[in-house]
Amino acid sequence: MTEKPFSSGNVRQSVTVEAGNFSAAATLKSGQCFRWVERNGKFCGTAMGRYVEVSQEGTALTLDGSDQSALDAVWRGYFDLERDYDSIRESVTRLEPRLRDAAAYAAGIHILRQEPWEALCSFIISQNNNIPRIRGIIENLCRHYGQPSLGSEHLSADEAAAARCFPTAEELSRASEEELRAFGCGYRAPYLVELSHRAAAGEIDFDRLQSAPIDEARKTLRSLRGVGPKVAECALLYGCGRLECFPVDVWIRRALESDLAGGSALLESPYAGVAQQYLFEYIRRKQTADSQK
DNA sequence: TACCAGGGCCTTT
DNA sequence: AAAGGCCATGGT
Repeated sequence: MTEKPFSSGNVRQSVTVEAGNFSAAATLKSGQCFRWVERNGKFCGTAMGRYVEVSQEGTALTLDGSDQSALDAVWRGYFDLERDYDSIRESVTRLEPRLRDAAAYAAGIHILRQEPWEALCSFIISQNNNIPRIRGIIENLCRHYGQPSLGSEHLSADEAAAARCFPTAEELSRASEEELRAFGCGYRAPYLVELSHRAAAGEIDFDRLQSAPIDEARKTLRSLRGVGPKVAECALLYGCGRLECFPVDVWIRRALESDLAGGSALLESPYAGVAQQYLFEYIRRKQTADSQK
């Protein structure tokens, strides 16, 4: 019943959940994901094979296109709704009091639990790249190689195409380097070709990335062409639930060299990745504020 | 060691 | 309107 396509005459299912401190907007705009677009106050996107529209009023989070069972089975995990971020914030702030403002500012941000394969590909594409372009490339790949997403049946043809699933390794492995270049991947195209072939052949154990000792997981990812330290940390943090991982880009590096977080013990925290997210939002917000002066 | 590849967004001029 | 910075990795 619940998984039937929504034909035009049907009322789509909807479910509302108390989401506490979680901010859908802050989380989905934070740069950790690339497939959510804001349309008249709702965040629309495809993840975990499903299309859903997310809206929030206060602490009430509403998912149009989901029922209770999908919420419990999929979305609570994806949005990381069960985790106690208040405790994490306290822990992080205790370790590094200078982060108090940053943590308070970005309090509603959760680390999404994205699918490992999609996260790995997404962050390979993200390297040396900007967010609008990353989003466009990923959408191209979904349009051309992905399956239709569950719950997107009521959309216009073009919207449904844009909302297709991220291609599986097998689906992506059918793309040639030239095609991937044409879709905007640039010099990252051969990385994705090689990666998708290896993944399709079962050479990469994504379950193990989530459970292995962290340095083993890092080593596994770093052994893949196109995966350096930044991409590996992003894939682990956003795709494998490894909250201790700490992606360092120029913004974070500057913060670590500045009075804001210099000499910090943050990197040793089991929640270093959450702290990184707080720091990142805070810096970017300050940057934006400064540039508007 | 230093530099470049692929490309487009963003800020500054 | 034009110019220059930015971005992460691998290869030379």
